[in-house]
Amino acid sequence: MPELPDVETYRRYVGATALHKVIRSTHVPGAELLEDTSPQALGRQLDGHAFEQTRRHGKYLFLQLDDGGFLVLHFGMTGRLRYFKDSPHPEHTQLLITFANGYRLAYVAPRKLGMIALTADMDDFVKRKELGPDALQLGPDDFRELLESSRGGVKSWLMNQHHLAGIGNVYSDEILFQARIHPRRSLKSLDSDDRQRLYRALQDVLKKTIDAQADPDRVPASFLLPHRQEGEPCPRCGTPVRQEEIAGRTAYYCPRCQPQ
DNA sequence: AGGTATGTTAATTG
DNA sequence: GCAATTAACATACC
Repeated sequence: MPELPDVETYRRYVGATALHKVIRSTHVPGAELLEDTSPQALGRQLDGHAFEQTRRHGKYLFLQLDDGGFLVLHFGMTGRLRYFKDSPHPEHTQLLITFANGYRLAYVAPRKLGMIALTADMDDFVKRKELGPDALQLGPDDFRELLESSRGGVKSWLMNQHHLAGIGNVYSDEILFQARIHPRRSLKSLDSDDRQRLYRALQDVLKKTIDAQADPDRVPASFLLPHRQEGEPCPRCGTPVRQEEIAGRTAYYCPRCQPQ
């Protein structure tokens, strides 16, 4: 479920496994996912080098090489990473990096909705993609300013990567649940109390789901995440959870805790 | 068999 | 220009 907490979990995973190891070879079965690059260019940029640092902006992961350039990964809806040795590489591997120590890092994406790119400059990449500020880096004043500069529905605003980067369908539901705001509410209907709760919930949900390694089974018991199913009892009040299409996506919310 | 899925983007309409 | 809606992308799963 690659939204910000998932990608942050991948970032930490790479940090704990694949840094400072010389890359022996690069194999690209999923060349369709390459953006403005080629398997040859990827090999030239990676082979013989090592990843030295990991960074993230919204749902994008940046692996910085020892010459300063970045491998950029986006995970679409089903992308993930796996660091392993020996066993055959996972099905649907789109990029396979083999290190000199014999381990491999696979970027796996069953539905090829992700993206693989190279960039010399992370800030420049973020600007080109017109991404808003990373949701976790956002201070309360910036948040208020951002909110005031747009209109429309609160859920689609949260999911719009141009406003703030990192939140998708699942976590927008969780944030709205924790803030006790109905997902159909408009931005302009939010009073200052609502906005403050929204900001707090945003920070709180992201931090806690990162702590849980984005695993629904490890998230606090008060979270909606493991109960995203029509009719499941709300973890706060027991009212059956409602499922509706909102902003083009399947939304889940508690009609009692999140009054319209 | 058909509907659904965590994301992004382009096209269209208001 | 902004916001909302829809389709498209490619594939697995129920």
